[in-house]
Amino acid sequence: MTTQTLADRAHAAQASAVCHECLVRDTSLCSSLHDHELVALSAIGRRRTVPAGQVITWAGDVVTTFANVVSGALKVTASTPDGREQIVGLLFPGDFVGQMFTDEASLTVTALTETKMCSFPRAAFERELGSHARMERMLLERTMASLDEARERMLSLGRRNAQERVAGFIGQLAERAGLPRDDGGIHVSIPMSRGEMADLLGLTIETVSRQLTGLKAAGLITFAKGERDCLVLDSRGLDLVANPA
Amino acid sequence: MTTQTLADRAHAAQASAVCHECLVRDTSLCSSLHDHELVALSAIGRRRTVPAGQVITWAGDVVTTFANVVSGALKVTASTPDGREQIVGLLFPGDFVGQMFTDEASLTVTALTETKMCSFPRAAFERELGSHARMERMLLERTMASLDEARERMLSLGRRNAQERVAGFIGQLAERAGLPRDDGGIHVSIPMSRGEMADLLGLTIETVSRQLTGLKAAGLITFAKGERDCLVLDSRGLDLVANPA
DNA sequence: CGGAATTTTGACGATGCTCAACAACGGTGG
DNA sequence: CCACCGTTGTTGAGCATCGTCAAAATTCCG
Repeated sequence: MTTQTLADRAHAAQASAVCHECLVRDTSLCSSLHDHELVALSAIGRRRTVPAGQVITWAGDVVTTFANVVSGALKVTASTPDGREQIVGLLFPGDFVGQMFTDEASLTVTALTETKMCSFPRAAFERELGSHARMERMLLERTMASLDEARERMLSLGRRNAQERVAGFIGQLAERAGLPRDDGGIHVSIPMSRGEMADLLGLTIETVSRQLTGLKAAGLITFAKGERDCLVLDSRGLDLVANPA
Repeated sequence: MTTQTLADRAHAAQASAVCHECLVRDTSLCSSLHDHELVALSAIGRRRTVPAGQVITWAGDVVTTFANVVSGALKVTASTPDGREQIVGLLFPGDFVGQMFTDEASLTVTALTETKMCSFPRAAFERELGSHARMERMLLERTMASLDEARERMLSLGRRNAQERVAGFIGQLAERAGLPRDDGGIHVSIPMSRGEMADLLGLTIETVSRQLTGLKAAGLITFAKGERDCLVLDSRGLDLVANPA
């Protein structure tokens, strides 16, 4: 044991106070730890706020940190040598950020909206993970969930047409958004541009736009004008478009 | 400790003997265990041989077992409600089979070739995993590798054309196959039908066939006639087709 | 209000899918 | 050993979907 300076103690106390009121205390990897275990982890974690559009990690960078998303949303993108881009994952509050067993990142991570995250130096995090089996188990669980999600998306990219992809995407956002409003509509906030939707769905901006107006013409959705958000009028109908029997 | 019957002891001895000469003793999850730790795992594992084409697990089944691939190859497929199919993963010797934190499987696993595997009852395997941190760490590593692989494939499905997908696939197989032969060609065995290649690449049988004959016409590959295998003549050129600058 | 950025809409064309015929292969049985 | 037949793979013609290019419309933001 090394001696702990007053500054260290103060830092730890402050950090664990931050953790205690953290928005993702019960959903991130941290939820696998008891309050008293959290002290060590919080001592190595540092809160960061990143503005929309900013890159967190570039493909090709040496992996030096991992993180948990606290609020906001990130995109994970892969690209071809000649610059075509595909979004291969979205990260929301509670999700883990980083390629753990890779020295050089193969993916780029970018903030879609302003995002708060809790980031950890690589070596220190790996040490903590090694000494908290429940946390490691939870990371395994989350990684397998990401894998299932990636596979579901591979099915869409390989076998669904533009209409099904767009309808399915809006439908997923609607599920995440929760319960219907008074008038039966579900208000869905779309945390990305048309270009990013296109990169996610493996389409072009124009095709996404056309499909959205198609869904609107079919009476399944509308747009709160002047905003990026949309209102799902008929979520059952939307699901039928996304998943034809 | 419960008393161990003679039969139990005999089984364990036999099983660990099987493990000792196992083809994937040094590449599967088992490689994280010392010989003496392997006894408990081998006691719950059972060798199975599955003929080509046979389904291991159906989507919708309750998950009751996991497994390691010992030899052969498996495909993992997802499908739409109306029956379109996409291969979302391939499993080779040493790979782990199963959706660990899911009660009901969302994916179907099928043998591409005759396949030997070592399968474990769910509960028993989870118990063993929990008591061997190195094995759990290794499973995490493999799962993250699968995730990276899935993401690479999402890039192809979303953003690469038919020619690039087929050339890339043959190129990958060639890498896996190893070093060039005397005449400079690399003999590549393709462990699947055209239909399965199509399901993997998100194309149709006809498009795959056309692209292959295109690569042959370009002098990049040839076919040992009467066989499914192919000979890569110009792996550099193949890579150039798959990854245009 | 004005200019840049984003989104929508339109016209056109290319890529890859559908449908169909044909060829090659493999196993079976005479 | 070869004829037969089912399966798998190849090739061709036509077409639908989605991408490309271009312009108009809308939104954003100073």
